[in-house]
Amino acid sequence: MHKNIRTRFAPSPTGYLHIGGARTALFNMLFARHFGGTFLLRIEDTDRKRSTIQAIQAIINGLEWLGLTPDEPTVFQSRNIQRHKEAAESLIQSGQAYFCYCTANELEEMRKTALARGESPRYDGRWRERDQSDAPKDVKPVIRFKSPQNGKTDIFDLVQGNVSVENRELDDMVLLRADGSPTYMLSVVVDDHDMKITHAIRGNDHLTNAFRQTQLFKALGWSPPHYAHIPLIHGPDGSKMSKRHGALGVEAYREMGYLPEAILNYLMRLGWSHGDDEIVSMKQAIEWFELHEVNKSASRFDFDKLNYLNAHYIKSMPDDCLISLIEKKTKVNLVTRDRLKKGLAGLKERAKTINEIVEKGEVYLCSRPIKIESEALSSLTQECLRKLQLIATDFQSLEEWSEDGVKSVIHNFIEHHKVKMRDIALPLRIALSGSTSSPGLFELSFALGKEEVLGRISDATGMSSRI
RNA sequence: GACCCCAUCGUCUAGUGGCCUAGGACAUCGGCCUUUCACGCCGAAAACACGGGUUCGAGUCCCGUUGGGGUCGCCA
Repeated sequence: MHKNIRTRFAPSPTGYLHIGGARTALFNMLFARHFGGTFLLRIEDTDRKRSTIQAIQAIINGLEWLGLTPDEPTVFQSRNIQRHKEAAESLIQSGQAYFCYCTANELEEMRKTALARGESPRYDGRWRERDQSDAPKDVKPVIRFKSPQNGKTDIFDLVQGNVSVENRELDDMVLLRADGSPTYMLSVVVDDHDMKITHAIRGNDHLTNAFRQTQLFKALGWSPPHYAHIPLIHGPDGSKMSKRHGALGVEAYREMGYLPEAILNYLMRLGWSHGDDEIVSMKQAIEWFELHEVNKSASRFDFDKLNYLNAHYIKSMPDDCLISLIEKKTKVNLVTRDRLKKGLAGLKERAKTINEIVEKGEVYLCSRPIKIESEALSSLTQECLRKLQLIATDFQSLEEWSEDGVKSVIHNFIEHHKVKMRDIALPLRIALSGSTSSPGLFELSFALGKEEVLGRISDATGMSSRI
């Protein structure tokens, strides 16, 4: 079972790569890599009307961003349609499929009556044994699978365990539409077989599909892959994930300033764990991942934990990488880049997202005169301004501009003028950052540089005295 | 509604019959650190859905109840 493992992520390109899909892809990759197998991507685009190239691109980009790139060229299901049709034909030949001439109205009625009788809405099999000569001329038939009526179908799911259903519960599904195109149910089976997929790892919403697919595999004389239905991700309130809950495309997470490492780490811990380990790299995950250790129950999406992980990976990211990410989100020039670099250590400590770094890093990136928050401005008393002017002259005479140098200037100031740290820290912070909350004063001053510090102090004293 | 699946702190989870007076993490609350905001450190509160069995012994096995989810398309 561990030889030549082949897994696939098989999304339909009707929208972005959402967070649940990303996790499915992750688990497929983790499992394949763990056994030195192959991870594939198959775009399920048999429904041409709903598939878009934008969606295909979004899925491929999303996977690439997360580092979940397939090991072989992407398979487009629509290119295998001929094969799917042949499979349907062969089932007709072997008497395991038949033409059905029901109209949409007839089907609608069948569902209603079944529902009324307290049964599942389903096709009643009326064309199963009916003679072809009865076929109405004006109706194009679909091909339906003649599914077994007796016995039951078992699947041994690697995550969910042994699951079985009575065959009579399953109606005859459509294999080929009236227009001759194959349905998902047929395509998946044929492609999984042709691609030599050994393990179908997908969302739990496919669990009941596995029964029908297993029947189809058998009818075609093939053996089904091992199935693993991983639990779904729900919204924070336990209901189905909505956009509000984080059911966004992965590119939305990138825009919000999340790191792929954080998302991957967060996603892998949803339903899977390795003892008490919380911070897990892809390398470790590949080494440790086992399908039978995946939980059966759905989990809820939690932004707090994602934020925590993201903050962790931001802290451990090299400065150069961080700066280039910041540069993608905001304008940085030669001068501000230098300031940013000097102040980055303090910024990293605080931020939960890249966007937060950009926001907080604005103190280094903005140019004079800086904007001062009104609340901060109102705490700048005349006394504050006087102190600012005084300390400006002290800064002026500081020759070697270093963090320690700035520190000693401030400490000396406190001693000479017999004031508390707060008394000078607050006005200085406001003058330099325009806010009552900023990075540490010493590093802020140092990173800004002497000229900028003196400039901002002078701006503040000038501006305030005019009010 | 029918069928299928699931059920440990608010959340993610550890736990595979005795090591569990249930462990870790996020969030919450308190303290320390501190020039602000954070970070960090220390501490607290917080769970085996319920009811029956099986067993010397059950969070762990079985059954039922309740609750939640999924599926029931000529969508995937």
